[in-house]
Amino acid sequence: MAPTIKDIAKLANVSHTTVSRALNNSPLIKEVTRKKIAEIAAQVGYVPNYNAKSLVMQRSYTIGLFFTSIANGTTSGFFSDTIRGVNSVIDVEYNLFIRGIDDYTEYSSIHRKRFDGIILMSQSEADNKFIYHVVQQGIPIVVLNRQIDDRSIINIISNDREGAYNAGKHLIEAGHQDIAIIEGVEGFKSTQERRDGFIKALIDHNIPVRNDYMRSGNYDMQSGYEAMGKLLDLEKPPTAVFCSNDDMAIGAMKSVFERGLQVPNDVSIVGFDDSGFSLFANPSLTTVKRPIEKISEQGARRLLSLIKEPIENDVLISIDTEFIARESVRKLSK
Amino acid sequence: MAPTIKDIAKLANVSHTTVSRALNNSPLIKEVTRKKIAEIAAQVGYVPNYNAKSLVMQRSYTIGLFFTSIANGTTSGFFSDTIRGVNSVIDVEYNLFIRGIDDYTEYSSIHRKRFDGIILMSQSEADNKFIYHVVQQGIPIVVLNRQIDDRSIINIISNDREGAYNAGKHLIEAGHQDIAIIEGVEGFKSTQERRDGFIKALIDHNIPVRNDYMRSGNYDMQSGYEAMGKLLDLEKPPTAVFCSNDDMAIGAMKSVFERGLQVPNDVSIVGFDDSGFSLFANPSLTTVKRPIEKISEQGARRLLSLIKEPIENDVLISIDTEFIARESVRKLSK
DNA sequence: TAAGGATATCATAACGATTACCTAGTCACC
DNA sequence: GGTGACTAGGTAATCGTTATGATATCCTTA
Repeated sequence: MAPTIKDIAKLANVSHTTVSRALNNSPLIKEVTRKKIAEIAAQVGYVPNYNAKSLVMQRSYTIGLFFTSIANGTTSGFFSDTIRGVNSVIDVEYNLFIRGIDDYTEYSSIHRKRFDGIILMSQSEADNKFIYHVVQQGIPIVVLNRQIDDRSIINIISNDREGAYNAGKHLIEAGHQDIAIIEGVEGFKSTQERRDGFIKALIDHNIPVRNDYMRSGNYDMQSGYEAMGKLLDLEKPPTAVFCSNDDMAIGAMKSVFERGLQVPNDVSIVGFDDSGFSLFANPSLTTVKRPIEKISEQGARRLLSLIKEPIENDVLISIDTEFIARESVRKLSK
Repeated sequence: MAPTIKDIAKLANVSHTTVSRALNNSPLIKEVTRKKIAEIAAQVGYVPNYNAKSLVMQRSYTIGLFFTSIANGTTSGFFSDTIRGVNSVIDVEYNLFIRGIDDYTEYSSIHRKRFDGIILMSQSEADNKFIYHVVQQGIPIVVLNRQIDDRSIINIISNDREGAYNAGKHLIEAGHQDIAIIEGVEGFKSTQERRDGFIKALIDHNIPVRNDYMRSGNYDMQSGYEAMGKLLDLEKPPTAVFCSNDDMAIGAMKSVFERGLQVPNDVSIVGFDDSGFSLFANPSLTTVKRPIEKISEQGARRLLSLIKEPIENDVLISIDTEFIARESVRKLSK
């Protein structure tokens, strides 16, 4: 069986209390005995039993990383970038627990004893119920990706509205007037932010907002494909389309090509996210880069320090997006 | 504070032992008391403390999902499909712990007390050291994606060799003679399997294997792009290229387009994986579908039953790949 | 009716750590 | 040389469960 502190105590001829203290670098222990104990521990390959530790310390050594949903509306790139970001910060002494909120019908298993802290990559306002529960349980939480009103919660977001605004502006400045938007999952905050930014760009440049140029999608390629199909069926199809994420943009392109049309010659397309393949699409996709991995890293870091010392200091960090011009937009020479 | 079985015991006027038994549906408890206790538990919102439970049960309620690496050579789609697959099987009472093997310099923190079982999505032979450690610790393990020799370990793989063979065969039957391959990360078993299958197809059809038609890559788009560049620089470029995964195929296409050439008119391309965007690429990518999500689901299910009753019954499950013909291959009429 | 056997429950000891509180030794100082 | 302070370490309680061996009650049955 795996050695415990008692085994070490016997070998070192001290009490297990001393061993515990020595291993935790308590000042109550003489340097020489501390060293001896550390040596023995290493020799027998001692590893602390985290369950016992957790039980008495009332800590779990577990960080929960939650998504609104793992199965729906979460693209692979988004998902894995998030995990990569968090993973790179959290060290191996922590368990990283990953789940979708929609895996739960009720939240009773989410409580303080089980999670030292929670990172929520939030996409929907429906998550508020979850957030409320977590806060009520007194679990430190950091909410990423979606702005929430409660200013006592650490909140890290990307400035999607501005990003979408820039995308719209870019199209307008390229001479486009008939610009459509393909939107994301209904109910997702990001969907709304991007729509708002886009529309503001239109309004600021005195371009009428046409209802039939606003198409709903759900962030996956197929939905982009279908939405673009409908746009192209219009009597007067748009000359440019802003897609609320890259996946839908890829789907939209597909639809354009299938009708024998060209991107950007016949239709210009802008995406959002700068996911891995946007550079390698043909033509490469003009898009808005959203720093998911950065946001996740930041979030994890903040959470860790929040766990260490629970100071509430009203944090809302907004990380700017970056417009990336590539080949999918045509400049209209009017 | 959260209620414990002792609190419930007081309320129910029984000993905490009885409560524990009642909650675990022990036959030693009368139905009527069991019901009463269950009611009270529900009323006070009792949730078991898993740390205490784990401590005495010597179980962790944690499943480890390990990758060869999370940062390198693991594409987003692969990564997230795996997690999705596992996630859909493992229920919420378990913790799902996700890490890359290369996050560890030594494995002492990986032991029985911490993991009830481990799922390894293995890509490299270098993982054997890890597997050995896990086995030695007596932790139930299921290895996915890469065949291992030790037949006492449950092993679920996709038949990559055959898949690659079919890809090669398809190209040959379409009339191609000058066929190149862009390979995956060196040292990954999948790289080798796909190469072997591909080469076998060539040999079986009496097509000479040319050294300069074998290019190394590392499974990412950029490497596919670069490798294709080199192929096109050859005096006699290939008319078809088999890319060891879809990401590289996308990169390769990009390279073709940049030179003003067309896929499939000038160069035919086949990928591997059937990742999300292969259908939406332009042209859509002919590829070999590898059922990652199925493999992961299967793996998780097997692990769960292995944990329940540790019977070693020599399991090697090979899930077939599926060839998917789309638009990126041209039929040569010779 | 007393012994024997179920049946239902209880008291207590684990599990492996941390920690509040105590104790033995040493030294300094009056 | 006795008192107090300090040092280094030990004793025992504790965290919330489950497991083990009593124990009390009731029902059979000879």
